[in-house]
Amino acid sequence: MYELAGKISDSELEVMRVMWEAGDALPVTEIRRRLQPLHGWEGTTIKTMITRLTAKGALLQEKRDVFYYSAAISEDDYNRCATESLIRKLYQGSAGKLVAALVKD
Amino acid sequence: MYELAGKISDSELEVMRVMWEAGDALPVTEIRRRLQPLHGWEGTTIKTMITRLTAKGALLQEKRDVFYYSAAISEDDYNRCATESLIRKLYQGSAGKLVAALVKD
DNA sequence: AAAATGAGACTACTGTTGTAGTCTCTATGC
DNA sequence: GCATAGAGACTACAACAGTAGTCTCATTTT
Repeated sequence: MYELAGKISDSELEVMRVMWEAGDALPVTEIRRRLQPLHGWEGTTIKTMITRLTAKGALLQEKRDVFYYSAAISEDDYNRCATESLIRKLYQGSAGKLVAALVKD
Repeated sequence: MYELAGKISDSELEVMRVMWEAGDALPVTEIRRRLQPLHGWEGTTIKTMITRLTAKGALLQEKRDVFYYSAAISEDDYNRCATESLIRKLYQGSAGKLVAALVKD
């Protein structure tokens, strides 16, 4: 399991998505380059989210020539936790109920 | 489907839960009575959440002797939407992937 | 009728999220 | 060596969320 200081917000999740796809540590410049076409965010906005994610323990910062960042939690772990949290909140903790609700489509 | 102005927050959801359980219009007093043992919130806090939920269109206000409130959206609809939103965000919109992830437990 | 109680409207304040600007320092092109 | 650009830190600010207090009016109780 993972332990985060606070939740990952929707926009922050977009950053995580890039990191997970990369699978590897990236410098801010590279994160920007990958994220900007997708959302049109300013570089500083992206930097803010990186900083917040690092503070929350979702990204690891590593000093090389410049700072490199990498995901501190795996996509699967994150998805698992988020899904369990939804199941707890909406389906009384029963995955079966979730599936039953899905089937009713 | 339902159309809300903004999302229902976690605490607001607790109020909705009470409303769904009631299945019926309730006055603020009664909502308080049912909610306070569960969370220890002040009456004014609960009133604030009722006001916000009404503003968002999640509750309907109805003037009788005092105001009565009832859920404007059904629990099932809400759950469906929240679940779909999670599937979109985490599983590329594929319910199958969600189920696959659940099975891996 | 005066006092207390409860409903409802407003107001308040802190933290988080979304979004982005500025300042500073260092490396780099000429 | 000086100008410029990019990296990183710090700052900003509105909207929303979490939590709750005050003020006012009507009703109930004695």
